[in-house]
Amino acid sequence: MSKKDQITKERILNEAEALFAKNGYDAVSVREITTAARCNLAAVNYHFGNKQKLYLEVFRARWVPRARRVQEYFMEFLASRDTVSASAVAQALAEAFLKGPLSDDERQRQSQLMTRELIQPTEAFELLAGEVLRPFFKEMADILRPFMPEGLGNEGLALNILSMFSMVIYFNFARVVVSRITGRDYDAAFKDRLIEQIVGFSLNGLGKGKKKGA
Amino acid sequence: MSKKDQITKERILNEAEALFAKNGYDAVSVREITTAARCNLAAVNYHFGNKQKLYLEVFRARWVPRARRVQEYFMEFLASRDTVSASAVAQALAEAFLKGPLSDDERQRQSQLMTRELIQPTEAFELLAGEVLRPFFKEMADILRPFMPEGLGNEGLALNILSMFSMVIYFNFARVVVSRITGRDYDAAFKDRLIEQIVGFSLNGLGKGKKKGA
DNA sequence: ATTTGTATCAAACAAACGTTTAAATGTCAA
DNA sequence: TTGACATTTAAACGTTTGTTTGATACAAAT
Repeated sequence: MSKKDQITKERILNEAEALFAKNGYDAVSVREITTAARCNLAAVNYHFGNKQKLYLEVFRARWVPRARRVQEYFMEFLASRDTVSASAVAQALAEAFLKGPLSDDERQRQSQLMTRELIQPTEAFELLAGEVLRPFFKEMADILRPFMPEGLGNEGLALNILSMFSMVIYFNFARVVVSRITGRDYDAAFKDRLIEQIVGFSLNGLGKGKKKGA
Repeated sequence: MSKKDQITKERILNEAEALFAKNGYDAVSVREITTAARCNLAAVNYHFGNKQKLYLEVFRARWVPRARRVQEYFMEFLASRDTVSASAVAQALAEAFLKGPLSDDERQRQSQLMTRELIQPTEAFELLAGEVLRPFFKEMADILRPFMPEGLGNEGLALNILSMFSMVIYFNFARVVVSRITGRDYDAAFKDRLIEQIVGFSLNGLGKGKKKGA
């Protein structure tokens, strides 16, 4: 395995990720990927075994590490605050997912790849759920727990997190609709507006103002 | 065009809808559809022209009418209430989309087909947006407007509706994750719990308690 | 009974698909 | 420079794809 190999392998991974995100697994041909990556058709099978394994490797080598970066950004954003609150958690979540460490293209690809797996889970979903989703939800639950009303069980907490999550995901993958309905371009200013919306909408939804606990 | 024809045509539409929803456009072959519909391979091209036009016809003849039924259910649910409020609107929305007039299979197919178009809009999206999304959003905006704070512009109102919409959509198409995170089966009791969650989460998010208007 | 138009059918089409092969080229240590 | 291994290449493999064809079956009307 020389340097040249890694370069080709990485080019394939990059182009495959972009194409799978944009068009979905079945709409993308191996020829399309290798042409975009400027390498021979057989390279996919040589480096990854077959198309399915390449798809899985896109998640292992690209999607999961990026999701980890978002999660780290979320944690650091929270840590940078002097006091943690339910509102700060919502703010951190929205900032991490709508702005955060990823470029705009990366964010869009990330959302598209995940949403495709949510609609129609494949082998990659197990990876996605085990390595990212479950740990992140556990982390969020641990952080939010002290700020929730005493009567709220684990299920209620989980549903609150899912509610916030739904907005964050939706505003990312349904950009076309969001832009169309609001009549605004999906630019930096609009993203700030969306973050404001998510935080504001989540704030009271999370039970703030009703909370009986500390 | 005889009766037998319509029956075959409808069988194709039914099977095509189920398969497109479950596996996506590119993962479904014409042979798969015609086999499931127990008719000849050439039937698709005879009745619909080609595969793409069949896909579009699924939206025209199946998806849009069902969406209209959901919308009607939403309106009737609201009308049955003696007093309309922001909370009643959230309740009606959640009821219409999570229970409502559709069977569970229909609801799942509806969500999957729409979400696929949200990720990756095709020709069908224009139909979906023009015939259903836009009118429904306008209707919701008109109903909700009086209950919103005076300072809230049209954009803020649109974002509030989108926020509610995101939960309703997400809880429908990401059933696998929702079930996995909460550890509950997606049965009738759980749907009631989800409706409760959406209504509760939306309630204050909509500005109730903060509203300055009537 | 014959005509007319519609619907179904088996068969075939070229094109594109994922994957495999074996030869050619490149890389680097001995 | 030689040898061993890693990578790239063009070509071909057998399937499957969407679509078309022309013959056949069926229905209702003349």
